[in-house]
Amino acid sequence: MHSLKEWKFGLEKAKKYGICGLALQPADQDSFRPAIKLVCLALPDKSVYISDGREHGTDGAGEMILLLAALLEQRSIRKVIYGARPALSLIRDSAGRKINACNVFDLMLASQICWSGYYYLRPSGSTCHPWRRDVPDHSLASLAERHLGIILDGEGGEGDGGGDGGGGVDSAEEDNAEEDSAEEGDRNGDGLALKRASVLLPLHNILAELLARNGLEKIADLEFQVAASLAEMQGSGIHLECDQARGMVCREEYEICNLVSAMQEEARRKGFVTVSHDGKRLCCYLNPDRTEDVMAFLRRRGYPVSSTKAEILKGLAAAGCAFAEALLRYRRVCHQLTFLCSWLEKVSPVDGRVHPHFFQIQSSTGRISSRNPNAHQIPSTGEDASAIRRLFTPAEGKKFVKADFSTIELRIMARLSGDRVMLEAFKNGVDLHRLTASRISGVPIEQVTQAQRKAAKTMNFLLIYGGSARSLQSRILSDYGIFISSDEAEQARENFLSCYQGVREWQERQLSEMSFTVQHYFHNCIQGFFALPLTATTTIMGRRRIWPRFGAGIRASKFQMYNTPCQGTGADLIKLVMAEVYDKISSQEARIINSVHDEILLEVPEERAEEYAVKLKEIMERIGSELLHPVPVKAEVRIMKSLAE
DNA sequence: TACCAGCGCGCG
DNA sequence: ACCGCGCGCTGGTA
Repeated sequence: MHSLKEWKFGLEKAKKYGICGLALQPADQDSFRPAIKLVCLALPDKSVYISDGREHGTDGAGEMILLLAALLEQRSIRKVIYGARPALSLIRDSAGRKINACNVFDLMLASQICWSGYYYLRPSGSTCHPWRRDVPDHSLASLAERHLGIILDGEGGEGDGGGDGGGGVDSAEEDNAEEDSAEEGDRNGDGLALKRASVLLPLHNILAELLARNGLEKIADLEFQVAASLAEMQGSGIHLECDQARGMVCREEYEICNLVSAMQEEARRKGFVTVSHDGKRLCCYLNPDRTEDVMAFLRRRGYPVSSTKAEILKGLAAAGCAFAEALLRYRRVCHQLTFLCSWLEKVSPVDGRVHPHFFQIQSSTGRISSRNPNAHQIPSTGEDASAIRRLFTPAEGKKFVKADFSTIELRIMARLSGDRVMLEAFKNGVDLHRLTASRISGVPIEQVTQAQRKAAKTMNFLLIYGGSARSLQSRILSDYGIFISSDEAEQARENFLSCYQGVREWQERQLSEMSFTVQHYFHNCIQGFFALPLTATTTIMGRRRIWPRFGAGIRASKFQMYNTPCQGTGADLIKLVMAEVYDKISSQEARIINSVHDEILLEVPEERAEEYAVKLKEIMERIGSELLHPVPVKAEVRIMKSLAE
């Protein structure tokens, strides 16, 4: 353990070198106030300074925190961290102010970027699916072992609390999960912390080189910046009207009971009995959650169904089947109930808000994902969606500012393919759904009906996924209840592609990319740097998704080749916006609350909502139009009193 | 008991 | 032969 004075000396050296490794260990979570138990500073001369994060200087409280905050904000020193997001949250919470971190290099993110989309196939016992997918592990222990040949934890010490501790649960993205272990002997804990800190800089050299060789530096810099806004989102949380939510839960439980007994009563009346697959166990109730039961009952009623999807049940309900209707209602209400419960049980006792976890590059395309609860699936299109959205409200004296990109994936497609028709349309501000409808049906653009526009919208999105005529048909049926014949669907698809020739050609190019390989660099401690030929896709910003090749097999599907650049560029864009928003408009009072792929939600002081709304819109349209130039990008922004507005 | 696959559903 | 994600339920298996 070093004194504050020695630590300051370490900082001086960091300034001289222009780089340092930084590792934090939080104190027990029990205390309401955040605290840093241990802080390690690693330098290129292999020295490591280790100190207590709660260290106070002679002149007052929390001097160590002030030093850390200043270090993060010092542009001339690169901070190498494993897991920047939890570190940033910790320092921000401890310091009680926004941190404008810069020149941070996150080893975890760097590693994920280099391996994005990659997986191994491992044989599994089952005959049905003989291969299991394994994604590479990005824990610090794995990185150290893979690139340096150093075993960080594992056997080392005497058997403590077993596998639960330091070794096992090093799941890369779980906040601080790995830190909770080394409590026991301070001696032991310090030793591990020291070891972890000492691998940071050697790993940095390798991963920085790997990023450079693969042309991923731009993406990496973006991701490093985004970490701060993700920390903010997670720290801010979302406010939920708990009392009202609980009221809804009660009403829904009651309704579910009624629905279930009604369905079971009907099944009983019709003499339905559940039989287990071996024909032995009998049950007198129909379990509506059991696909097998439902299917058997519907078949007995004379409906030869192949599945119990909502799409099919809707058809039956329309034909007068009360059971199908009840089941549909049951499923919707159940879903809402579990949704509400999952949010209610995660209300934080500290601030009464829900803090969903966000995962920065969990998705192989580069999109953010969310869990516990999933902040990306707050109902929006369903019938009772607004009843639920009303429960999400800003804090006292605040307002929501919500902005989303309009038809962003189509604009990205226009930019990627350079399709002349699409480019012209967007430049002239033409509604592309209308245009598609007019081109397909042959009517002038101003005579397109609302129904035609809707169908065209479905078609446009389907195009992004490379969908077939069959999928177009079922999508239009399930979205709008409109039935079109397969001939009509095929015709529409053909018209569509001949209308946007550039897109067709782009898709053909993407298809040929599948068999064309690029050299992608890897690194391990045995072979050093080495390249392998792989199929890959690239976004406009240069984000790369790679597919492994086993023998001559090409694992990517053509749909993935079409979709990944679109979705990935969308991810690039929203991340650029998040970084800019964090930089330019967020503060302790105005915070990013949520981000759903093409949408940003802020919670801001009521009296300044208008001003923030203008700023947010400006940022989104400016950054979007820059990235997709010459395609202009539009954003729609609104100020809301709840998510239902 | 824990994990895993399949289904069905929500979001984009 | 439709992209990407997470979640709850069911039922089979190590």
